[in-house]
Amino acid sequence: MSEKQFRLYDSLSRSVKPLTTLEPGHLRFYSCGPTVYSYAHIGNFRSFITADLVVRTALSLGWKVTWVSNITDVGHLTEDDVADAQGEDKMEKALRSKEGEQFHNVWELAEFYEDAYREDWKQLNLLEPDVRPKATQHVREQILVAEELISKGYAYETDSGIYFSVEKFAGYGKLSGNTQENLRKAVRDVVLDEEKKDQSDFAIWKKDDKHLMQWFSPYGWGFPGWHIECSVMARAYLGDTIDLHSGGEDNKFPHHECEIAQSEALTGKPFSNHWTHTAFLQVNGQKMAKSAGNFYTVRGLVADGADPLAIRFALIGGVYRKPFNFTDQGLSDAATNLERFRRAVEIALAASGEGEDKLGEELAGLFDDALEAMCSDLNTPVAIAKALEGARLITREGNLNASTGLSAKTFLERVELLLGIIGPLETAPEPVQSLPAVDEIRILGQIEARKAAKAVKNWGQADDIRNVLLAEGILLTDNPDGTVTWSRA
RNA sequence: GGUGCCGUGCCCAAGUGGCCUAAGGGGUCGGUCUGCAAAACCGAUAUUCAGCGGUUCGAAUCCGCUCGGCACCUCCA
Repeated sequence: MSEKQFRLYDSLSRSVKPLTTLEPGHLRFYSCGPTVYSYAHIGNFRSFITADLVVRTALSLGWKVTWVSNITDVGHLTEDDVADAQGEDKMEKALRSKEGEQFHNVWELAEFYEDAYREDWKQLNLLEPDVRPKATQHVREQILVAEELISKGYAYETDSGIYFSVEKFAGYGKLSGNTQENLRKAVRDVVLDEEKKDQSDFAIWKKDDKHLMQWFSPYGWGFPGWHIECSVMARAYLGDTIDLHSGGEDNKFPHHECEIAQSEALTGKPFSNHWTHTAFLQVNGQKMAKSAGNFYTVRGLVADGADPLAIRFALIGGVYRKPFNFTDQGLSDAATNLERFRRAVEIALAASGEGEDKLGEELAGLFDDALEAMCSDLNTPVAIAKALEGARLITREGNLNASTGLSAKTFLERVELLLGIIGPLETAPEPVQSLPAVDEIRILGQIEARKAAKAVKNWGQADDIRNVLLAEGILLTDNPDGTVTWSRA
């Protein structure tokens, strides 16, 4: 089973190819994280979950993984921009928003949204990266790289900053498919900078002594350019050449294109051997945007009663490489399926008694199919289908003996490691939510009253009791063995 | 204007040359169980893959055109 090949689409070669590692069995992986100027939305999380699924698949194959996922806590913002009501700067908007009023400065704002991001990350059951570096912790290295790129002739200084000279790097455009010629022809209102040798050149360092976040460099006060942080942090933790780099499709150009240029110009070695990009998410058939009122965040959906795991489940209902439509219907479909896994977990944990293992072989086969699907360019829908088939086998069997139960538990644990849609097995049956307290004594009393009514075949009264409790959110269930249990509806 | 992606049943969504007389989920309909429900389980639900041409012994899968949707095209992830 460990002989499987992990095939993954590579944006650079534009083909599905085996994910290879420089060191056998050890994946060194860098995934682009968010800029913490606001709450990450579920579209952001779709690409983070792709990274998480790559790691889960690798771990399921028995690989060792070193996963680095950055947090960008440097924004492009100047005091002038803040004062300008027409400004487009995201940090500025965040500071001026209702939520932004609580912050004294951008540092606090960045810290706040970083915490929120980590919480959402946990809620959606993503694994923890081995390292979560922050851009502001690596400014010194970024300055050193800028100096080295200048000395190697790839970068030059102007009055406004340090720029990377695109024409010096022959491979510029190999990821995005943009030729330098096309980039120049692009009919777009670009801010013209007469000092740049070529309008396609991009900033490594910006000189700005008014910036809300600034550092001192050989070029005076300023802040690092947009792309340099990832090049620097990937190299710091993973070496000159990494196995895989991922991000959202919007990262492909210019961000990743520029990373490649900087890193490869610096080291003379390939930056990443494999690139993967997650397609955009739509919400209820529309582009997600704050102006459209469909800007979904994890915490927003949870506040509306969504189960975080159901959000995750819904987000991986389509393959990562195709645009995906997140719908309210899809979310409730996912919640329904989630319940099926939770029932299977309850059954597996309740197993006891003598007997032969009835399901072990079949479940092992299904898990193998699910892993195979994930190894085929992260085919989550097929993997989920196989996992659901296994859950059905378990629930169909009903009462499991101890050895069958062990097989069931093993299956569910492996599915959880691979897909993360079940949650920790011990706590899975009870979704964590703050619900109003209930008067359990009263409910038990009503159950007894209904039992008495049923005993004299007063079905009307029995149904009334059940309906009244249901209206309060309490669901009564008549079990096959005659007992009655209640749960949250 | 350039570059790339997509269009599969009522809804979501796999499959990308023959095992497709198209997975899986939701929904709907029928059944088992139940006093009736709920849950679970069983069964049914696309001769067809946006449209039109073409290539091929064979196409949802390749090519062309048309229609529709999406993303990126610079210093703002």
